[in-house]
Amino acid sequence: MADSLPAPRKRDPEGRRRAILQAATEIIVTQGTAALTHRAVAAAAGVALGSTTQYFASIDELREAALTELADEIDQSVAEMEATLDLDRIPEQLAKEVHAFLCDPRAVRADIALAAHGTTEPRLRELSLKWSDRLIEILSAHIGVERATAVSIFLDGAMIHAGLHDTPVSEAALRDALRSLI
Amino acid sequence: MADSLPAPRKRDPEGRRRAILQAATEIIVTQGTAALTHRAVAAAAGVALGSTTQYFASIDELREAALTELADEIDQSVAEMEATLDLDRIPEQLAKEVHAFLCDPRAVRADIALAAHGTTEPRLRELSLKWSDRLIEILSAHIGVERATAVSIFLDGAMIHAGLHDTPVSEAALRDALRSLI
DNA sequence: GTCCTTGCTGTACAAAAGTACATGTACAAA
DNA sequence: TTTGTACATGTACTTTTGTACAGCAAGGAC
Repeated sequence: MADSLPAPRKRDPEGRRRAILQAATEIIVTQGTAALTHRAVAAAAGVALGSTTQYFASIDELREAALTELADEIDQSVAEMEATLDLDRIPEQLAKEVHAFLCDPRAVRADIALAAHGTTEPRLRELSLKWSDRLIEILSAHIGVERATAVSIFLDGAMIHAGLHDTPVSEAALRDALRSLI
Repeated sequence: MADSLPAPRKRDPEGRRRAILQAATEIIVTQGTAALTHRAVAAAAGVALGSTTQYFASIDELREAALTELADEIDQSVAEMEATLDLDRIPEQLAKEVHAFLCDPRAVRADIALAAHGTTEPRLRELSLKWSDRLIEILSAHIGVERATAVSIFLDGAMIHAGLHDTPVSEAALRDALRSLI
């Protein structure tokens, strides 16, 4: 009768909050937003049910926070790509970076989930547009805004394609298409 | 005390089934699948709650039927496009047809909803791929499978773009991009 | 050590949604 | 007209989910 209640783990508010957020993103990405429930998140994060409501007032808030997190992840990938972008070989470099991105199911599914929510919930549109707007901004200085937009659209399509196929488009095909568009 | 129960309307099983299905597609397209409940469908279709369960054994079955319906609608648009396709002016014609398609929010949102479900539920992938596979099949006879695939990917991207912006890409931009890719 | 604040837990209650079903009605066949 | 079947309706029950909350534990202040 030592433990009437299971011993709570170490205190770590920030880490716990992130664990919950991380679990929520994982559920959204693997099972879709419909499966995002407090209980599912708690189980995935390995925390008590109450903890999920403690850090996020409502399920909508949690969902939005998770989508924001996913958008930030993608945006950061694009930002890192910007740093290493060789302006003399944009199509080749872009093809390489994007292909690597497409091979990451989490990233691809996150992007599609964001698009789906952006269409039905206008308030979340900015999240979905974050990385593509950034990409267009980066590229338009070098290839003009029209071509940059075309590239961005093509890459969005490549996301969809990757999400619906077992293997994404090849890097070579990506390169050819980007060369054509630029 | 004539009507202990409100008079049921005329009998019309097929029409009623279609009304329910139509209401379900409308909800999916405008509010997302999360909002698809028996009660919401019944209200939108103007039928009693019980009717929704009578024609579709479970909510999952209804959801799947609605997604299938949406996929068929899109696929039919592509099929019609095929009939009027002028092989000498593929980019121009395609740009025109696609632009018209992109101006239809229902179609665009349906496509995105299908993609979202296709990524998380493998069983529904074929629905999402229906129209793009058909398009690739049509085009590859004339421009080769690689370019046809590139075009299909670009158009998928144009869907996402349209879903996240108030106005889709211009027909001119569409035409330029398609000319480049073909 | 004692206290005390904050974090963490499980449980309990309320709301929402899925589903079953008894009842009543229209339509057609007899 | 009568009657039987298939259809339509609303209600009731069950399950799932959201949310509130009372109590316990941990780690620092003193």
